[in-house]
Formats: sequence, C-alpha cells, structure tokens
Amino acid sequence: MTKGRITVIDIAKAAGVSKSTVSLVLQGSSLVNEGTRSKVNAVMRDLGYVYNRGAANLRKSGANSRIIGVVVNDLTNGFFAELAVGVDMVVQSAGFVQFLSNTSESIDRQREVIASMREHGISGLLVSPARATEATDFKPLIAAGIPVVVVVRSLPGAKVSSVVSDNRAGIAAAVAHLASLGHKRITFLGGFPDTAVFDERLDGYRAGMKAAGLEFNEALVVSSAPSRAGGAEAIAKAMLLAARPTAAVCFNDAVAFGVCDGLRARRMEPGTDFAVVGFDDVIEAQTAVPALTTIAVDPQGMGRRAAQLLLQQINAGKAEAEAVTTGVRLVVRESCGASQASGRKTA
Amino acid sequence: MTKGRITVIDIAKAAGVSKSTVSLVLQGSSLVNEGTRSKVNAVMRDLGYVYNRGAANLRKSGANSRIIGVVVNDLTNGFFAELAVGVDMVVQSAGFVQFLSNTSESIDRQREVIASMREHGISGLLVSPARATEATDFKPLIAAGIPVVVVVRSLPGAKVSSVVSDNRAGIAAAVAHLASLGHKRITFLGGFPDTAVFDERLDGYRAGMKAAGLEFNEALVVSSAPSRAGGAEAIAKAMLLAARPTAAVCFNDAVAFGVCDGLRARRMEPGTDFAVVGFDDVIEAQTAVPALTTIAVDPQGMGRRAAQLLLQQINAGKAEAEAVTTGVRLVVRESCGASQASGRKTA
DNA sequence: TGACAAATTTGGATCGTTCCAATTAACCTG
DNA sequence: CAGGTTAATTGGAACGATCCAAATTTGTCA
Repeated sequence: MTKGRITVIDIAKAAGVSKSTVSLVLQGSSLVNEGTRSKVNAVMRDLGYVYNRGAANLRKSGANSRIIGVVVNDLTNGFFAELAVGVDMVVQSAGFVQFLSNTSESIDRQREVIASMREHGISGLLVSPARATEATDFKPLIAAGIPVVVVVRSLPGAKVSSVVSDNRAGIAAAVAHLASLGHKRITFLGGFPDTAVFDERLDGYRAGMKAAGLEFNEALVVSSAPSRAGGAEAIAKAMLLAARPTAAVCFNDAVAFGVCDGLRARRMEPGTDFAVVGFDDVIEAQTAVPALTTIAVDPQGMGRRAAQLLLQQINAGKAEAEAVTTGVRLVVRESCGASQASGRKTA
Repeated sequence: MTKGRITVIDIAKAAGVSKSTVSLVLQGSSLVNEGTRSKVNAVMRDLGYVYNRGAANLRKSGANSRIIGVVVNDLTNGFFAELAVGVDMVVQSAGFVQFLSNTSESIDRQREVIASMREHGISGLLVSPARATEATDFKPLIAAGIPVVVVVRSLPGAKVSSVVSDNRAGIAAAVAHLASLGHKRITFLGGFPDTAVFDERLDGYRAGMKAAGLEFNEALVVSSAPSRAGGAEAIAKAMLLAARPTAAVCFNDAVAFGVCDGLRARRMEPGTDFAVVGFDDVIEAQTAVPALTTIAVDPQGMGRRAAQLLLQQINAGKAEAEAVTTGVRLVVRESCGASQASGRKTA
C-alpha cells in the first residue's frame, strides 16, 4: 500500500518538468514561469506532497533548520507555562517550530535534551536553566555557532544573551511601598543565596532600604528554599529577632504564601498584623485570602521578547550576546495592609 | 574558523577506519571489534562530533525520526501544562524529542503547526484538539502511516486512538455524592452541547440521577460557555426554574467558580445555601473559598498514558486505533456542604 | 600448511532536496 | 536573419548518514 513518500521527482514526472523546476517552485523563485508554477502547485496538491525539510537542511548544511529548542526548568509552574506560550507565539508566526522539553531542575536531563536537540539540528536554543547550570555548559553550542538565549535566570560568566525581569527594581519598589506605609523593620525572606536571581533581588532590597533611609541589616535577610515550606521556616526564624520585623518582602509568591502560613501559625493575620509582599504574581495571588500584594512580571511577554531576540540572532547569522531586562510592576492587593476595608469580605 | 560540521568521514579519517565502520559504531553494532569501537568513540569525543539525525533519517526513509509532535489547545491552562509534562516524561525517557505547539483553540493554527511538524518528519502525533476539529483533519496523517493519539477531547468518527478521562463515571460520582447528602433537585450546568466531552458528562449526569432514583429532567440541564462567566449565566438561568435546584454539578471548575460568583450575587453562600461540584481539580480548587469539591483527573498521568500509547503504536509500526479512558476521583472539599465545620476558618 | 568458516572492515549506491553551470526557448534589434 | 539578450529550464554533483554485497583479516582444524 504505502508506495513510499512522494518526492519532488514524482511531482516533476507528473507535471512534466524537471526536479530542479519543482525545487524552484518550492522556494518561490521568480525564475519560473507563472504557468508552470501553478501547474506544479496543482500537482503537489493533488498528490498530497509534503516537503521534506530534513533533506533540504542536509543540502543546506545545517544552519537553517527552522527549528528552535526550548528548555524550561519547570513546566508545571504556571509562570513557565506562560513563558512557553509567549515563545510559541513568536516562534510560530516566524514559521519555526520548537522542541520543548522540561528538565524538572535536573541538570542531567538538561544536558541530555540539549544534546538530543542538537542532533536534530536546532538553529537556536532558548533555555531557562536548571538550578546548578554552569556557564560552560553552553560552550559547545556557541562554538558551533548556535545562538543561545537564557531567560528568567541569568548565567553570570556565560557569553550568551539573556532576558530576565528587573529583579532589582521590583524588590526595590516593594520595599519603597512598605516604607511608604510606615514600616521600618522590613525583612527579606526566602531564596537560595547561591543564585543570580537571589543576588539581584537582594541587591534590590539593599537599594530599596537605602533609598527609604532605612538601615540595611544582614540579620534581616533570611534565606530558605524558594517554596511555601521555605517561607514558613523563614518567617519563623525572622520572628526570633530581638527587633521584630513588621513587614517582609519575599523572594517569590510561594515563599510569601508560606510566610502567611507561618504568621497564622503564630496567630497573626497577614495584611493586618504583618505586611507581606511577594514576587511573580502567580495566578493564585489574586484569589488567595488575603489577596497577595506582589511584583508582577509578565512571563508571556518575557517569552515573546526572548524568542524575538533569539530569532533575530539566528537571522543575523552571528550576533553579540545581549542582556535584556524586562519591566515589572507592583500590584497592591491586601497582604501588605495597604487596601483599606476591601470590598469583598468572606463571611 | 567554522570548518564546517564534523562528519563520520572526519571521524573515520582521524581514527584510521572507514566511514562504514564509524557508522556501525554509531548504531552500536556487535560486528565491530571492541578495540576499534573504543578508538572511534574516543575520536568522536575528542572532535566533538554530533550525530546528524536528519541525514540518517533521510536514508532510513523517514519513519523513525524519533520526534513526536505534541499539539495542545491551551497551554496557559494548568491542566494542559501538566499534561504536557507527563508526555514529556515518557517521550524523553524513550529517547525521543517532542515538538510542542499551542493552538489557542485556533483550528487554523492547528492545521499549520501540524503541517509544519509533518515537514520536519514526526513519527507520531499527540494532540488535544482545538474546538471545532473535524475527524477528517487527521486523515492525511494516518494515510501516511503516522500514528495519531488524541487526548482529553475525543474525536467521534476519527479512526485514531484516544485517551480521555472517564467523564461519565466522574459526573455520575458527583451526582451520587450530592444525592447522598440529601439533594434531590440537582442541575447540570455549563459546557457547549456540541462537544464530545459535554455529551459524555451529560450522560454521566443522566446515569447518576437514575442510579440515585431521581428523575432526569431536561430543564435541569443548562449549557453555557465552559468559563467562569458562563457559569454565572448558567446558575442565573437555573434559579429561574419553578422547582429551584439545591445543588449543581458543573461542567468544569471554571464553571463552578462562576456558579459560586452567581450564588453570591444573589446572597447565597456556596457550600452552605447551595451545593456546588466542579470537574478537573484545577490548582485553585483547593485554595478557593470555599474550597471546591470536584472531580480530580490526573492530567500528568493522562499525558504519560497517551505518550505511552503513541510510542507503542510507533514501535508496532502499525496499530489499531485504541480508546483508553483514565480514572477520575471525587475530591470532597467544602463547596458541596459535606464538610462539617471545616477546621480552617478565615476570620 | 592449506582450506574453510567466522569475524571485521569497506567501497559504492542511495535517501530527497538544493545549487551551479549549462542548455534551450523566446524575444529583440539593427 | 545573424547575433545578442533575457527568460526558463535542466542535468548532475553535493549534503551526511545507512546498508548491501564484497573484500579482507583472523582463527580453526585436519
């Protein structure tokens, strides 16, 4: 039954032209006569021809497969799903397809999937690196002339482009907001200290405190796993301080939720007895009780931006590494205590 | 600088063997001498050789590209993101890579991405179809011998395999639960009537009512968009009935949330004055107030199952269409009114 | 040691496309 | 109508792997 794939030669034969002509039609060359073009197109439609991009790439020696690789560290996280959607949008409308793989923070899986993608001939790689990713991990890629863009987590030392949110400005804005509400003892809670993101956010905290005329105190910084459980631990530790804090900016929303848990565990109500600000604006932030004041980043926008950058570098053939930071904004809800007698009050 | 890609010939030359031998090493053939094998491997490592799967597939005439295509209708939806992660897991550990594209329910985009994936030579397709997908849309694929598995939404009439959750049993269980709580006038709210999923769930509703000894009444079924807004509309309509319902099973969680909104709008508290059950168990279901009683499906599990089925069909060369339904379970929380004086009470 | 089998290795030919140089057809123009 | 452009078309020869049949080396045994 399966008489094998239909090739340009079949088309050529059926249309009474040579394979070269069919090839020209395929690439929309202006050299071919309008009449022949339409006849060839008709035959292709009739026979259900499908272009074999693999064969074409082989001849064209690799570079332009019109495939890009996308690697994310945690697709179950809504943030990264949104990011992927943003990437998908621009990739799709540029006529590319994407490999997409999830690493679950496993650096081994990451290495594997990237290797696999290379074998399939990607013309660019967009990656949100797994935790302990080394800058050198991308060396072979860039040596082979494959543009790489890292997103969300920057990779200090790597000569690759990056698109990250403005962590510094975001946390600084959060601190400023809390300060404007009268808070003086503001802690910075959560996050692993060995990551670039942590450093940037901590830096924002430091800057925010300084700008508000508050003293930066090492003791007010409590790191922890960037998770709900980590947040609970962190607030517990922070409450042991002699000079008890009255507000916290958290590494991310998950930590912030954990902080709320921890506060309740000691009979304090977040938003009323203690101010909490998160980072990310995950979907639950608006429906939680109290609704979480947080720094919103636009993951889909980041995805789009990163994909654009990557495509641009692919088209340019060879481009310099470029660092883009995308804007963030403070979303004031209830957990910071700023909203006065909020309308919706659950009985 | 870029002296072009390194090929088997370069390896052969450097290792002092023929390209054929290198090829045999590549495929792990037992024909080659252990000594030569390790020498070749060493050279490959030294020169940083990367296998060109495209070239290989060309010779092997397409079939086994070790790429599968994954198409989902809405990746921003956490449900589908989880599904994709499940797929990714088994695809990855089978040594395949996946194209992943989002259609945003656009049937045109869907057609485009599938066409694009075909050009790149996928050896199987896993798709959660966009709304108005026709059974015939996959004809060319299966004609070309490319296995197709649809997931989440079945496609009546299409000769493709499917993996869907047990919609019927799920809704029936929800009805049974409500009936056991003493409810007699139970409505079925939300969803578009022209979809297979709707039919299955409605069927489950009918079966559940009958099993509980309650009468099925057409008027108690109110369809609407499967969204939060749709849910609000639906409950509004349902409340106009002479015999007012006291409980609702909803098409999905989004509808259920909308129903809660609608109830509050008329000063009724879900879980207290009216029982609500959803379907899907989205992430917000547990943090919402009141926490939503719902039918949990395991999207990641579905993804894994679907991917397994697809891979199996790919390996089998040609397999019969198979229909798999995956189990669901009722998760009792607060919105059905079953939980007595739940522990956590927000002040 | 010669003959034969087993173990290894190896040149093409080939997959479906693109690209180049060369050919053919069509059209001017003096 | 010869000579010169321009417009269309067309055979190979690649691209980087696989696979087959054939060649080579090695091992075994009478």
